Amino acid sequence: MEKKFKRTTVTSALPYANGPVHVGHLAGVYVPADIYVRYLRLKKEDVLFIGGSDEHGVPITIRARKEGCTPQDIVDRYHTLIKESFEEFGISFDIYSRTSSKTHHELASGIFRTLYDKGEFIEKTSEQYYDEEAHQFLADRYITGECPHCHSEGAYGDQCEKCGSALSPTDLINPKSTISGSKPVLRETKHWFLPLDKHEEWLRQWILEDHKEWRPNVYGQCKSWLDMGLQPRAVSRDLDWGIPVPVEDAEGKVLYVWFDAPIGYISNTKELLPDSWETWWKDPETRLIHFIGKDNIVFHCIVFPAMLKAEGSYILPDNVPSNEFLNLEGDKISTSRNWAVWLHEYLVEFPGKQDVLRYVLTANAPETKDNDFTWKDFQARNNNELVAVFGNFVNRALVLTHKYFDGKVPAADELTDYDKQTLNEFANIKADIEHFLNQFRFRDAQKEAMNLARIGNKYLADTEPWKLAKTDMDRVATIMNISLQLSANLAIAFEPFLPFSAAKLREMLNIQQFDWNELGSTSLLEAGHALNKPELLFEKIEDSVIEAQVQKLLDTKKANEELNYKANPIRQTVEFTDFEKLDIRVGTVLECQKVPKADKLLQFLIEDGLEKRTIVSGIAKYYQPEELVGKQVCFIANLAPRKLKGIVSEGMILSAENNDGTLAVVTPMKEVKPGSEVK
RNA sequence: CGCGGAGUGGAGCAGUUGGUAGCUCGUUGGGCUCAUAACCCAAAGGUCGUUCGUUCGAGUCGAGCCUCCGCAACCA
Repeated sequence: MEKKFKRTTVTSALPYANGPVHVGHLAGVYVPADIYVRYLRLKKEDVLFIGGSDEHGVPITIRARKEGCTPQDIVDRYHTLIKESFEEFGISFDIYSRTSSKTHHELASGIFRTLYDKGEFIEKTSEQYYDEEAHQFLADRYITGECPHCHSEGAYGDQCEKCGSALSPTDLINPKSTISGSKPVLRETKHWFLPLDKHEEWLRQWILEDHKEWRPNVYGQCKSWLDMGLQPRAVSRDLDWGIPVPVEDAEGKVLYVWFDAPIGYISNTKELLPDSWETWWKDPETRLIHFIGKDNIVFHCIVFPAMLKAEGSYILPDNVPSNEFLNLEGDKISTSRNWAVWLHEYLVEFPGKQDVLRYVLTANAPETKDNDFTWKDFQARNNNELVAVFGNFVNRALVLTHKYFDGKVPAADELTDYDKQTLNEFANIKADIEHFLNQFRFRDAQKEAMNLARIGNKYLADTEPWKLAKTDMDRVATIMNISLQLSANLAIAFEPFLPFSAAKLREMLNIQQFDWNELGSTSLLEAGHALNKPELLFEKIEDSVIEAQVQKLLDTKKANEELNYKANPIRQTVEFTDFEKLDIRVGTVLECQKVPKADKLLQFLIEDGLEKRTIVSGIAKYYQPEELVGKQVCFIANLAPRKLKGIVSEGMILSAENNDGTLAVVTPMKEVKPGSEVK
């Protein structure tokens, strides 16, 4: 039973204003949401697309402290950056606002107060760690100490990463605040909780019975939570950044960011439509859709609906299409590790190529499981699909028309069976695309649109108008007419997916007016209609461009390794007598040559003050043989001889291994007599 | 055994209620030459993670095991 709705409110997860937006955000949320919204608008449905920055929470305050500025400075910086890059990228929000806005503070505060007055919260007092230097309570993750199980240092308040055991902050031995480094003290604090357990019954019915159509990952996760039994969830925090808890005796307490953020959807609607916002949030004939990533499922399917239900006057989401995650070149995207393709950088480095990224992210969208973004795939999809299939077909149709018919749409003559067959193939294109879009299957929908161009290329190859031009211009006219109608259909079909390119194509075809409902029509262009000059719809992306991006990521990876480098722990203590057993000497390199058929080995002849000795060492990747001749090296002189590649090595040359695995030979700072002992 | 999701030809993905395993890219061969060396056709290539089970028949249902991702801090 399909329920009928009059309008749709679409929200997309609020990006956290603690960093820029990257391809993972786009693929997971903003591109699919934007496609969906553009599609609904094309169908002339009433739709509102709400976005905004999430600007509260602990991490922003920490970042501000680190950078020596205010939290407001941080959110101003990232809000502006995110907002501008979304706009340039063509994410068509009706409003993109922020949770630090006055409207939001008032509304979130009001909803909290309403729930408070209705007795929907419970109060609990507990002891939590408090940092007396930083003057704040500490989230679990901001406390480190010694793990009570494996006794390794650096365990976090919630988990020890060494042994994997789950902890609570009070388990830690010698707890330390990661903010100030001081020893935290336990202090009593009161918080408000939303008793989710009280909502379990209706949530169970609403999700598990009434919304079986939700994606398996969404449905499954909800079911799992419900089956485990819901627990009361804190809705306040001890913090000085956020929306003050609007009740008496709540100084120093703010709304928990997860309570306030989703209300941001509503506040931003209110900011846009101060008078009619309630229609979009309270009218049962409004359909509410949340686009989110998989980490957000529980909050949008359980916590937020429970909040709305408790308030009483709001509608609940009809669907929560959630994507899985996008990885980057095989590794998890990470803001803190700078492992990402940042939108604002992409826009600068690939000017005018918004649609290429939109296309790739949709074609490879993580709709059912985690996927991987690679630059090689990005290039291949651009060159082999956008350029070779879509752009090329349009170019062929337009160039041929200009060549044979002076850029005017020729009238179709009688259609052959093959023509009819071709036209039949895309007659259902509208229904197909809509079918997929209605189910939030954007990958399939876009593929369907692409099929139009594939049909076109095949049609031209089969009918060969360039040959017929010598004998039968009437037939050529028909073929070109059909090809151009196909091109016009492409301009409509791709409008939700690739808005920039669709506009460009319409410009080439010289059509200002178009209607989504005409998709599939074979008479979009009238005979005699003048076309504009064809331009390339998409450009090839050269290897060098892709290599530069890959290099950029490799550099990042290297920088990360440097940053994360930590010397290996010191090994077990040994007695001096053990050390004395080693005979370390200085020797002068007399000869040095590569060992044949070995990549890594160099063969040395060393002057050791007694007899010369041969040593083989695996440093060929880092040193040329000639640069070592005459140099002094340290070596272990009494190591048992060993055969390497058939050569007997009498000792071991000492070198230091750098964090990237490169080797540096150890050498005395002043020249000494060969055979000198190292002590 | 915390809870969810996922594991399909070289790569990335589809596979609806169980009935001859599909698509895009890549590879190989052929065709075409209007087109951004692009387009079209054909072929090769898979014991559908693994073991066991239900069934006339399982990628599809059930059970165990292995691996990857996510949630429980931050993060789409």
